Amino acid sequence: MIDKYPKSRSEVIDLMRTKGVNPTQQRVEIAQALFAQPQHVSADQVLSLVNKQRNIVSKATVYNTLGLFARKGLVREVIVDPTKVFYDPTTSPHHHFYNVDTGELMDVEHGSINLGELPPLPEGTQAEAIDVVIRVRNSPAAF
Amino acid sequence: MIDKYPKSRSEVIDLMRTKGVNPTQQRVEIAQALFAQPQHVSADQVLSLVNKQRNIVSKATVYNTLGLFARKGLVREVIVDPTKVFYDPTTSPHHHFYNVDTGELMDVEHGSINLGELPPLPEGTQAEAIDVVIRVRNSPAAF
DNA sequence: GTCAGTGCAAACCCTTTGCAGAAAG
DNA sequence: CTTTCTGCAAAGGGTTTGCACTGAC
Repeated sequence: MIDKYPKSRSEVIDLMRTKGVNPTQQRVEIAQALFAQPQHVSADQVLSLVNKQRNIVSKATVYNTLGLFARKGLVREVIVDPTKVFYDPTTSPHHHFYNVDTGELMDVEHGSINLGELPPLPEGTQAEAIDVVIRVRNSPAAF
Repeated sequence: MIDKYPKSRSEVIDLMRTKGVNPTQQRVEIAQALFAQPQHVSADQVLSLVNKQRNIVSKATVYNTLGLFARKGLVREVIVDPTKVFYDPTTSPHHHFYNVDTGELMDVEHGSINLGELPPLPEGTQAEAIDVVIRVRNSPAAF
């Protein structure tokens, strides 16, 4: 585990600057919510998190900002459920368990899956990311 | 490559029976379109494929049928793009390239990725599937 | 006659967009 | 001032649903 959680306000702002994201007030609020702990949250959850106390950020801004963060590499988009996108503040290489019964998403340490070397990529392309998702479901209750 | 393409009408019907899917007229049409070749098609593409000549199946039936096929293990759902689900007639273990520029999805032979042993699953769960997606993008034109 | 399957249209829900107003420097 | 960012509401687009009709046995 390389990344530290939670990150202080100034650490979040530093990180944003590093990634070339202008740290406006709303963006910092959203980033702080994301980097409060390792987690996997949907845009809607981010919206509630940020506006828990009082309305600080609008829905449009949350969506726009999360898209921006993802493009800039500040967070990772995890696509495992066709109905919504998860955002993952941990950007170091790792994989995921996805519980199809509960909708829960969990980290898998990078080292615990051995991916050997990649197969030859299609002509004229370069690898951008490798997503490994282990779909699990709750075992029937034992007895 | 274990699976054979294309599959004849009777092969498709046999396959459906094997998987416990009642082979009605519309379902057979949809299955034949899917099993015509190894491919990755969205629900909307299936709709056009099936109704190419004349309207045979409604949109609702296509969606319902693809969902049924996926639940019964006749096809595999591939979730790589938050805006749509791809359906893959090849159910033997294999992985995917996803070209984020073109939206193109390609098979990767199972053997060309070495997945070693799985990490310990979360308590009370069992593995259902492992999805490996290699996201690629077009290389900048060389010169 | 019964029950599964189908079709149509409307409803849904997450996400994106257009545009006017606000904020930053 | 000029540029960037934000908020609101409406639009968008893939998918699901409700319900009446059809068809197979």
